[in-house]
Amino acid sequence: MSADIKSHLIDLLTQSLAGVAPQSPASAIALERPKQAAHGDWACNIAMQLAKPLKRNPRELAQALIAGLPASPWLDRAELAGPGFINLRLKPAAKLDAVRRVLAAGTGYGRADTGHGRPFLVEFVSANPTGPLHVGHGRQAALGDAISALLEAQGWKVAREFYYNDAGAQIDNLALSVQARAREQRGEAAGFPESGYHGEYIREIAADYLAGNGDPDDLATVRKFAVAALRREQDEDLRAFGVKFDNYYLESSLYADGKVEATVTALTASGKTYEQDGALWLRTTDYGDDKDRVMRKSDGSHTYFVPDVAYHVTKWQRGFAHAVNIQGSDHHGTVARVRAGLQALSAVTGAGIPRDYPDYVLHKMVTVMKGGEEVKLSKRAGSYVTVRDLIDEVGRDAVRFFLVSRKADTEFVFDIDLAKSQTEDNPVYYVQYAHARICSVLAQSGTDPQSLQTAELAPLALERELVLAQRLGEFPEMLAEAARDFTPHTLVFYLRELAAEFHSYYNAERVLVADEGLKLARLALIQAVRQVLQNGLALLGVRAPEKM
RNA sequence: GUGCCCGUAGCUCAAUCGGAUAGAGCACCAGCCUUCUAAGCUGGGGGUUGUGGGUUCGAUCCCCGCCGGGCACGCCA
Repeated sequence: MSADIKSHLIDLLTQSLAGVAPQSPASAIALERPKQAAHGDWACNIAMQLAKPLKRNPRELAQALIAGLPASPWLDRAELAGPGFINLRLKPAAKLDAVRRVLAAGTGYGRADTGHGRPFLVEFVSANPTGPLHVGHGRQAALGDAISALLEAQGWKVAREFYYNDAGAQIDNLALSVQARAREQRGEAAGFPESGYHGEYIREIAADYLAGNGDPDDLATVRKFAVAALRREQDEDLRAFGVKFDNYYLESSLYADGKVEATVTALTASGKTYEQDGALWLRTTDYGDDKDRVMRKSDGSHTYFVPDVAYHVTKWQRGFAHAVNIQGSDHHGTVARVRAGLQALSAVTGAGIPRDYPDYVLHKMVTVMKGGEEVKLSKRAGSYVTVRDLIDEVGRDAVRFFLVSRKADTEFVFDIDLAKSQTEDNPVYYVQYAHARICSVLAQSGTDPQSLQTAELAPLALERELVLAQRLGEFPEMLAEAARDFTPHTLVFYLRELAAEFHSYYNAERVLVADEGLKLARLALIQAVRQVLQNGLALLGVRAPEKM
């Protein structure tokens, strides 16, 4: 018998189809969970899909498929419905089997090995070291870390990487801004740079620099000091957020290693470049870009596009055949450019980089609301709301949970009042509370959770219990989907659903009843629920408290 | 102007790669604590899925037009 129910049912239908219509075109039999309970536990639309090629009436075909189903210990009955749906109903034992699987696998429940340990690079945040992290970075951090965890749970060897653009003009800007503040603090007249950074943090860095006897006139040292200070600050933001990177890749290192120059050379060799107006261009339009791009400006320096390509080449060269970048959608213009650059290089070097390498998750902007009004400023950063502001106001768990709770490509409204007043309504507490409640019951039962693995589950006969068990069974497939599509919000919705079904059950029934057999069965069930809540929250980087 | 993305309940969002009567939460109304944590539960009202066509057994989903919003269109990053 198949390990899980769904593939077991597909086996049954496949066998039936082979008997009913041996000449039928090979088409995948798909099962789906009907929205309505009246439509059974699983539904199949294969009869409607095959009706046309087989030139048969869909209802008649469905009826024949039902009649041809082999006997099964898990399938209760199959029935014809609507225009040709086959609705399948399971026996209770089939649903309860998920409880046993959860308890047997423990923290490993939901994990799969589709990745087979192959490397997967996830690049996210990648903020310039010019200021504290803003809410957009927060969304990236939450998304990137959750996506990384999901991929790890599918058996990929994930590397979380942060790319620092520490070599461009914006760093010069930073250095000049700090220098100007330092001179001010010394009482010297100092013109503040036109496009400088105005945040309070610039003043703090300048003061620290002076306190260490730094010389404001030594711009190179100011720059080094400022970049180091901001990298340290961003690291602290990330630590407060519970996000840890495996690697920090510095744009400046691409120049130091000669990788930028090597990329220009290779691209020139590809024959896809040309000189015009004193600049060197790459014919990215050959690879689907809107217009050709300048690689080397007429003043001899490179555009940011070149180190970008060089950086992505290193991803491939470092053995990451799979890579995904999490970025704000305001950078979507770079997608075509980077891919075009990689294709041009791949063509000349024979690297064989796929056309759609790397993958991208582009997320929309976050607006922060408070008191019914948009919040745009933070005290320290001046011009934007920082991740730290948010964490300080509503707590790390809530921020992480909220920021991954929506599809990446929708604009996000983060309502601080809602997230805060949330002692009652906060969805993260709702899920955590379910976990804490279960822990409390288990503790009071005095039962060793390990012993529940062998508990007899047959006493579980209530509809609410079967619903819960079935929901537990959906966890692995849901995770596989979320990882494949890079959509952690699917997991968030699942956890809310599971928590809701548990709270409802908890409110309606007592777990610690006199009947010993029933009590053990119910303990096994809620322990399984607890385990799945814990596993799911862990993937989101959210705590699963035992007490609240 | 061109390209990409978005448009679903009063608000914030889902919708199983085209499925059956489009679902949650918040807000609103009415109930539930001598019983394992009320940060909880139960019930109720609420929709022409922006709009007009097309494709088919069937469309929130796919195609075309229009309306509205966001972002990007530099020898900036």
